[in-house]
Amino acid sequence: MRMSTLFAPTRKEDPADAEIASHRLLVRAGFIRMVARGIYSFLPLGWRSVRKIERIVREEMDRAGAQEMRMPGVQPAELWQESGRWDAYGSELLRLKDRKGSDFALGPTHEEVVTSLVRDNLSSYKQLPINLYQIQTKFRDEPRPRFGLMRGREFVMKDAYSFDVDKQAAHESYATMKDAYHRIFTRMGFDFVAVEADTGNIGGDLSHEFQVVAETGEDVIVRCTTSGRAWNVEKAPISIEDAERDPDAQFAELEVVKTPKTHTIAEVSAFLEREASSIVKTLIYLADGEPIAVLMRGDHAANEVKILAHLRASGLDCAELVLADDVTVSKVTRAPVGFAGPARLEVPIYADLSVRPMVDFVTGANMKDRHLTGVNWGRDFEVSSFGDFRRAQAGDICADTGSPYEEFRGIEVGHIFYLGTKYSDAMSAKLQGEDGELKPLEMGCYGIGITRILAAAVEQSHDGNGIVWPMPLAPYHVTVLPLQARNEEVMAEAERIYAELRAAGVEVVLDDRDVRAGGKFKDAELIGFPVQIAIGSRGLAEGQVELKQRAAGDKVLVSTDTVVAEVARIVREGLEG
RNA sequence: CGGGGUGUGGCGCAGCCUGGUAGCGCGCCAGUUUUGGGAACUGGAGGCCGGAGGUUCGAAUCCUCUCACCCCGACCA
Repeated sequence: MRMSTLFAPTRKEDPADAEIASHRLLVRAGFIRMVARGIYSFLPLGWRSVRKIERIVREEMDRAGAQEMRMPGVQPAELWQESGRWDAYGSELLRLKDRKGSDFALGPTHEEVVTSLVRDNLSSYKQLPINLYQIQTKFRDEPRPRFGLMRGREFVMKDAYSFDVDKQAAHESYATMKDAYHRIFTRMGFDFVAVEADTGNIGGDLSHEFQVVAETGEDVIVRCTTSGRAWNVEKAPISIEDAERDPDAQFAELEVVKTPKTHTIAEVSAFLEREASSIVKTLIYLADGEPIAVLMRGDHAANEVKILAHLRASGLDCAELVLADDVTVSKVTRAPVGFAGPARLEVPIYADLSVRPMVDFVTGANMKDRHLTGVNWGRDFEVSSFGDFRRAQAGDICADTGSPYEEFRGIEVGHIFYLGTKYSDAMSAKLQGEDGELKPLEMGCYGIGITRILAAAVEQSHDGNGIVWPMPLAPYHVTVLPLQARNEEVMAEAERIYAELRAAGVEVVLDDRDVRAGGKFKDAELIGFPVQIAIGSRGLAEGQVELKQRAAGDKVLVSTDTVVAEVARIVREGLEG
C-alpha cells in the first residue's frame, strides 16, 4: 500500500472529546471516526487490525472444535418473550417495529436465536456436544457510552454457545473454551488475567472474565497475593471477623455536631478528625421499590450481590435491589443526600458485621449539615439483622489462603459463562438422552469483545508519540520512508525495498508522499508500524538504510543488501510471538 | 436518569459579559524558496456562528424552547 493513496486521515491535535489514550490515538492515527454517540466507522487501518483480531479468534475457536455460523442482527420479539427477556432486559435492548407494526429488537446477544435453532434441529444426544459461534455486530443501548470503542453502543463481538447432554459434559466444554481464550489473548500479546466473576443477569453459576490489565479499565479486580487467583470484587471471598461488642462497653452521650457541607465519608472524616473506620455510613436502597437502610463501616464498600442474598435468606422475596435516588433518600431521611443516619429512621436497617463491635461511632443526623457522635446500635436504633455485605478491596484477607488481596483495574475483553439450563428450560429445548428421557440442554456461552480489544491493545501499548502495535495486531508490519521524495535514487531504493518486502509476504506501506521527513516520521510513530525503514540520501551514499523497531525505539544502520531479509525475519519472529 | 459544561470553515480555539457586516492557529489550493524529526514567505478557497422562535433599527452576542456532544454521578450519603 502507498501512503499517498491510503485513506488514513491523521491529525496533529487531540480530538476535543477523547479522554483516554486509546480513544485519542485511534482517532488521531486515522483508525476510527465517530458517527453517532457510541457508534463508530472503522477506517482502512482500523478495519485491518479488527480483521487480524478476528482471524486469531477464528483460528483458536476452530481449533477448539467450534463451528462458525451467522445469526441475524434483527430479531423478532417473540423469541425474547419466550425467554422472558423482552421484559427483563430493560432499555439497553433497542426495540423497533417493522412496517406491519410487529416488534423486533436489535440483537445485543444471541442466546434466544441459537437456542431455538438447536432446539428445532437437533433431536438426539448423539449429536452432541456442539459449539456454534459467530463474529457479528451487536447493539446495546448503553446508558452512558464513553471512552471511544471501550464502551460503545454498536460493537463487534464473537459469541459462542455450547450445548451438552449433562452438566459434566458442559463443564468440559467450558474448560475447552477457557483454554482457547488463554491462547487467544496470549497470541495477542496481552497482559491479562482470568477472573472469577459473578454471573449477573445472564444466569448460571460458573463464570470467568478475561481482563486486560490497564489503569484506565472500568472493572476492579482483586488478586490473592499468594495463590494468584483473581476475582471480580463482588465475587471475591473475604475472611470476615464476626466479633461481638464488648458487653461492658460504656456508651458516650449522643451528640449532634455541625458538619457543614460534608457529604462524603472523606469530608466528614477530615472535618471531625475521626478515622473513616469510626464512621458508619447509611446507604438507602430500594428493595423492589421499598426503602431499606444498609449500614457499612466508613472505610468499606457495599456488595449488592451479598446484600440481596442476605435479604432473600431473611425471607424477603426481593427481585431487584438498587441504590435509592436522591429524591427517595431525602424523603426517607428527611435531609439532603449526605446526612443519612440510622437513628429515628423508619425503614428496616441491615448492618454489616463489621458494625457490630463498634461503639460510639459517627453517623449522619438526618438533618442538613449535622452528624451524630456517640452513636450505638441497640440504644439509638435497632438493627433488623447483621450480615456480611462487604465488597472486597485491597488489603482484605483472602478467605482461601489468609493472604491479603492486591487490587488493580482491568478491561474486560472476554467473558465465559456456564449457563446450565436457564434458556433451554425457558424455551423448552430438550433432547432425548441415552435412557430415552427428554432432558433440557446444558448450555454455555462465551463472548469476546472484538472491537474493544482494539482499544485495549492501544491502552496497554502506546507512548507519547502514538500507538505501539504488537506485530500480530498491527494493520501493517512495516513502513518504508524515503526521506527525500524528490531524490530519484532514494525513491528508487525505496521502491525496490517495498517491492521485495511485499514479495516476501510482509505487509508494508510505502510513504511515497511528497512531504518532509519530519512529517513521515511523525505519522509513522503515530500509526505505530512495528518496523520503520528510513531511506535517506546520506545513508544511501554509504549503502545503508536506517532500521527502527517501534517498541524498542533504537535505530540501527543496515546494509541495503540485507535489510529485506533482516526485516522479514523481525516480522516473522514478531508474528510467532 | 441527576448535576455540570460545550456547540463559531475539515480539526483545535478566540469573540458572547458590554448587540453594530466573523477572527486566530493547524489543515487545504497555487506559486517561490526549502528538504533527516510536523519549513518560510506570498496569494487564495472555505463558515445560513447546532436548530426554531422571540426582543431589537440591527443578534454569534440578549431571552425562550429544542437538538447534539463531552465530563461527573447513578456502591455518594
